[in-house]
Amino acid sequence: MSKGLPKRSEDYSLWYNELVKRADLAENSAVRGCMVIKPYGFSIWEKMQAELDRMFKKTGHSNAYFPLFIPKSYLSKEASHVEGFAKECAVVTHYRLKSDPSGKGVIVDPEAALEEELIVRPTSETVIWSTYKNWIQSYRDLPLLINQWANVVRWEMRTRLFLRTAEFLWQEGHTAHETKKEAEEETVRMLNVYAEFAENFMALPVIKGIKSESEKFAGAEATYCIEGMMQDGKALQAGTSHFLGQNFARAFDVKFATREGGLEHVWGTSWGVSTRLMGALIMAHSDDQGLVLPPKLAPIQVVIVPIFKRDEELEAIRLKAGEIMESLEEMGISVKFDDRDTHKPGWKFAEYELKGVPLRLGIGPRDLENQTVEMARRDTLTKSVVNLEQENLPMLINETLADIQENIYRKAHTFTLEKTTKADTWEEFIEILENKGGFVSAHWDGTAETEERIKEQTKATIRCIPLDQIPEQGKCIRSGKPSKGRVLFARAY
RNA sequence: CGGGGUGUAGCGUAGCCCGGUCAUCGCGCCUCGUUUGGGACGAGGAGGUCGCAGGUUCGAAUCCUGCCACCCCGACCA
Repeated sequence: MSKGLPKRSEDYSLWYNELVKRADLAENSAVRGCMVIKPYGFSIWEKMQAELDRMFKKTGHSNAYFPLFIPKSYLSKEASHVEGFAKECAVVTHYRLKSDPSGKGVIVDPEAALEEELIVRPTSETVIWSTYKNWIQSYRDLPLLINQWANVVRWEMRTRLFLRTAEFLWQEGHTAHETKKEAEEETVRMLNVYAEFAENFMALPVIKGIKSESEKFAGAEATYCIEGMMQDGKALQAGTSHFLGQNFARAFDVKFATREGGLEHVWGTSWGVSTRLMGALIMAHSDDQGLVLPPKLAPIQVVIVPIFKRDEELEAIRLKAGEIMESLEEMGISVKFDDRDTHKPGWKFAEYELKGVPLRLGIGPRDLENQTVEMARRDTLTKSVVNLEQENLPMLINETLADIQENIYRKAHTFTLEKTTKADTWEEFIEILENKGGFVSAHWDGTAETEERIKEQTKATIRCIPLDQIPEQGKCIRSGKPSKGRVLFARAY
């Protein structure tokens, strides 16, 4: 195995794949299109889950769990929903195997065909709404605010670690409301939760916006999204929040008795983020040395590497490290002391850089003598010597972690701004996509035909109509027809 | 699902055209010694159904057929 990672600038895909594997995050499994998330990668996902879950609870949501299997008939109840998902569903047709009569192995027992096939959920709207029918009778049962952490399966043709796997982990919120206004507010509220999580925890600046008709969720009236910019100039949809109108309520006959004594369909929303966020996290910040994790999501925030020759030296360092660890843990900072004698310090330095540990402390005999530690930052790859008599180390570390969090956000933010370009002519538009990449802010006539044509010719799609779009008279980049504001185009994952 | 490519030890690979001491090399792993403030060095060693299943042949990693998996490019998508 070669020591260094492939260069990010040379082959972005190769760099990404190698980084994911070498940083111990995940690997391809033997099962088609599925991945194995390794303990270190999963611990990052768990931190994300914990923060998101806290935010969901704070906004009044409760967790529940619905079945993995969806009877085929459920899926066909909402017309545009079926159409959107039918092409990528795994289907359970039998319930039994038997030994192959011709020799070794097993075969599917042809006599065990299911009367009604079961779909492995690609998303849970249909099972959930068929359940909501029983849960909702009156306005007193509303709003119903439920979230589920689950796995879903979408039989993708082409897969990519974290970004597009046949099975992925996610969270899906499904809410029901009395009024259209309430449901719309919920949709925007959860979009804001996602944006806040992306920016404050993942240090990923995102653009909030609305999807065009052709990009919106199958079965939704409107799809809101957050879009992030990756370091190769491609956009990544990091989360979506859908206003479902009364579509699913109608399809599953979910009605409630109103305050006025009438009977009406409820208004719905659904929203989700997935393990794709891991991909976003990796691609947004990492460099040629490996992963760069925002301190708020790093499973190990500080690692202490002892530098020693003899056992007595290690013992002396262990005492000093113990003091430091204790004071850091009191502040809620997670620390690892790597006292393995099976690897040399230089090896460990490289290893923790690869894994994105935000701060590294080096302690050796020289430090014990001078009352110092060496502190190295992952984001800037800079080292400094801290004098323990002059500085309050735990405070300094706390501040530095906060500074790293801020710094990588700022870096990503500056990058996103640099990668956002206005285009006013078709030539300009193409030139930007070809040479610079990133978001292209341009006028669009609002039609699906033009959108499709642009996609065919440039591979760029409308990422979103930004929520903070400035009204501006202009001409569509492609058709020349009038437009009232710019939308964001990009090539995307 | 279409086009292209790959599959040889834990990882990365040579060999395949032209069948016969070809199972190569590097990293990793194990042992011993010297080392340890940025991925150490030397010596020795272990490890392989050559993706799977058939076929051709005296003989197959090598040729043929089928299957499977992975990668890249499309179409699809969070």
